[in-house]
Amino acid sequence: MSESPVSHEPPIYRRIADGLREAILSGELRDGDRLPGENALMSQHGIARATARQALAVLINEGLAVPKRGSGVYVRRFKPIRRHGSRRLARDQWGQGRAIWESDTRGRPYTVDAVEIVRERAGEEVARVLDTSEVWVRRRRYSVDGRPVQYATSSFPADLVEGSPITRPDTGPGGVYARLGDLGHAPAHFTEEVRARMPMPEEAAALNLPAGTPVIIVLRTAYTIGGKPIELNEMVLDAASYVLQYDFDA
Amino acid sequence: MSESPVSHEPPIYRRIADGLREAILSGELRDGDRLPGENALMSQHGIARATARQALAVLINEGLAVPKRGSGVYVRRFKPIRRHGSRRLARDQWGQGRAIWESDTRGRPYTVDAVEIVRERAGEEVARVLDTSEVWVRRRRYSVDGRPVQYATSSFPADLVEGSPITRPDTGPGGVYARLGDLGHAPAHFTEEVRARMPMPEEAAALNLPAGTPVIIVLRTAYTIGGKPIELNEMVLDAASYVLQYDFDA
DNA sequence: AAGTGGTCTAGACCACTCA
DNA sequence: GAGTGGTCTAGACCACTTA
Repeated sequence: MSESPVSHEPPIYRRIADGLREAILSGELRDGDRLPGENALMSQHGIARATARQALAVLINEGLAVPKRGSGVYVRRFKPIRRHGSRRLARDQWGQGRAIWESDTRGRPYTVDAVEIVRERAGEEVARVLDTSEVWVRRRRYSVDGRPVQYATSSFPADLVEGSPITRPDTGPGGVYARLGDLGHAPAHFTEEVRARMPMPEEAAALNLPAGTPVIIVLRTAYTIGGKPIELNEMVLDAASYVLQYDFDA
Repeated sequence: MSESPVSHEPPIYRRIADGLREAILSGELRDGDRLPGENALMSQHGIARATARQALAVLINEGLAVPKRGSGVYVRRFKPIRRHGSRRLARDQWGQGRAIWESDTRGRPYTVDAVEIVRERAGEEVARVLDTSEVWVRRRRYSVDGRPVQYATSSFPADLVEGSPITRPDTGPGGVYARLGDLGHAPAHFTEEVRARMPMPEEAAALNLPAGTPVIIVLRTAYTIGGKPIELNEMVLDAASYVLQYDFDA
């Protein structure tokens, strides 16, 4: 008697992955707990090594689990930082609103890791948006508790900021936006474009991302009151470390 | 003579994946082009099947390639929809700003796929935010050109909207926000919380997502002028189909 | 030293696509 | 019908972690 071929049962590795995911989402396995390893899955289910690996790979690529060399596969945690886009609108008037996701980083400050400030030829997109061919570029990486969570690249029209503190590591009180103000080009308006995708290998390396972790790309453009774009800031965020918040009125 | 063991060369599958990625990013392989298949990689590099598969899996999990059963592995494309968070601030005064990412969906309208409107007990988070235990829930899925790109779940305090058109499929002109206004609870303020992660299997199925595609989760809360939360809308977006745009003033 | 995940080989059968 | 990707077995050696 052969099995009914009618209903397409999912493959073994899927069923195993589904079971483990269930255990994680139900809380039966909790943050940091160890999942059954390759050897355990092999003997429990009578499957080959590659099949057990495939099951674990599903959870790893979903970002639910993290493999640790020579040790095991563990349940991953989500404790995001809250990043406020347009904060001022929110706080005073709408302070009673309750956030959906807990955030973990109150008080714990950013550390700026690596700073590079150079004058460069603008890339194609940067040149188009800032309407210039030469830019000053400020690159830096941010960490929280020693773990890198974001890196950012700001570009400024070179002729506009030449000789100003913006071309030097220490920009003084108020940062680059205050200095742009000194130069008569105070930012008055911002737009942020947000997307998400899987990281390129260099991004994964720079942010120490395990598999199954997307990056959020935020492209922020600053405009003067006259509508002139004066800064383009590309931020690459570890998606597992961030919740972005935007507030606005109807 | 054994090889120098000093520098950790990346494994074979990584080197192959790196080569293919390079070809994709450089434009040598373009949108929709076919990548060398498993058999081609095996013979070209003298490797086993599993190793060739592993190389292709890297690109697939990075969202750069999509496998097609019985056909091949193809370069993937990125043609996002632009979703405006706080549009009104932007258009009139800052219309001259140029967007970074092209968007593809001008004019092509959303299709609403599946609609479900039910009264339910509120989940834990929803109950906390809306401060109620019973809610009316509106679920729907949006498609563009027949491809699903988003689904959304809106919750309203049940006692507040009971008997109104919000509990029925056709909400009339202006939609649910206009009806909330009729009820004396016009939304005056919004906050959106944005995060990204890999999809759960049901999400991947509902949005028809290939591997390597994150979802963007947008949690939008609407408040009355009095600061009372009156709607909680959870949107799940195909990250490969969207760019979110937010505008705000300094 | 024992156990873990990371890489790799050499096979096999299947369902699917495409000409 | 030939070729493709999807699943699976049964081995192997390695680097790494943990005790």
